[in-house]
Amino acid sequence: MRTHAVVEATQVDAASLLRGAGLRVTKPRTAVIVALAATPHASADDVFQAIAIALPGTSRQAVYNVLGDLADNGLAQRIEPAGSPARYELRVGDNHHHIVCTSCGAVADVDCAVGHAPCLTPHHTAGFVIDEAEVTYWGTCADCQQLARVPDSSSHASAIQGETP
Amino acid sequence: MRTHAVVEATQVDAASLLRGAGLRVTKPRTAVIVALAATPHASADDVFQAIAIALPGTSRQAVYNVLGDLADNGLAQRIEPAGSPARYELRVGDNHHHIVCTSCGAVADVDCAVGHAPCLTPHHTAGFVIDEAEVTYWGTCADCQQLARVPDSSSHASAIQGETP
DNA sequence: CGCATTCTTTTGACTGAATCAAAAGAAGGG
DNA sequence: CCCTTCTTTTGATTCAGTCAAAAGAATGCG
Repeated sequence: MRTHAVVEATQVDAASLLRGAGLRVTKPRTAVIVALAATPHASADDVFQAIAIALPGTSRQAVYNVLGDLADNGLAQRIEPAGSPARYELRVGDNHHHIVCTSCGAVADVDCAVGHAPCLTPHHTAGFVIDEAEVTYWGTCADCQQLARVPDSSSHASAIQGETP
Repeated sequence: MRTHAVVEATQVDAASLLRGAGLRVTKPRTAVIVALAATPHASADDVFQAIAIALPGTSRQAVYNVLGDLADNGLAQRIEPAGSPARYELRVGDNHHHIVCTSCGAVADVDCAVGHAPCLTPHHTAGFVIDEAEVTYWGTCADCQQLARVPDSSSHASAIQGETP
């Protein structure tokens, strides 16, 4: 579903992304970035699985470290939908939100429909100073709608990336 | 900050709330409802602590069971801000959202500023059917703003309920 | 190019939050 | 008042993630 070229390009700029953030370029970091580019909204475990192929022997802890470093340095964004382990994506710095499937947990991006929308600036804030508004939509993904219509088609695994248009 | 009468009243309707939902009226359930009425946005552990006083000997598991039952039957709402254990509130059925303090984790309610706002209906939904939009605001609560100005005032414990106006 | 310093990774123990399951105990209908 | 069914207790177990020490790599510098 994704051209070969895109994946290779990602491989190349992993290094410059890391250098740009003042982080050392290491194999686990490069591999994590490549994995996230190929599979947006992957969990730490998804990344670990993906990397086990490209870079066998990488520890689970390294994956947690790398994902944490990427998030801390603005190279990745962490999202934590209720009931799901944390997920990560390289798309950062733009104002976008997420739809989560309540039945399989699949996540897709949604561009903010109305920019800096009025409803995202609440009226009385109980004394809080607001930094950002996070919107999570809950619904049913295309695959699960399908399954609901035609029950009993068996399990429906890795629904993590498919949803991204 | 809350009148005695309110707490007693809550005690009374715990039973009818439960019966209305077809649930048996038990001491742990009543106690959990009373605790949630007194402390909105409490975590399971907060509730457990609170109940340890009113109803010693109640198990932690019972608290999880009750909170789960309340949520499943629409008597309570579960919210799960990133980085925090699940929190529960009795305020259900209205369209309101939450502000979470990024430094102490305090949670406060926010009424949806624009009702069923336009920005809560995204344009292209990647094939999802949307059920609901959940908005979480992130910011700094009044207490933590204070602490930031006057550093070194020591720790700042139970900030769970204080924020509710 | 090679070395020293500093940052990363590995390994393995450990925590917090929550769930599962079996047995004992209480609520409510008759 | 008893019986059935639902709840609670107890204790083990899982999942996701963190902590810490020791071993190993990446960069800067000579």
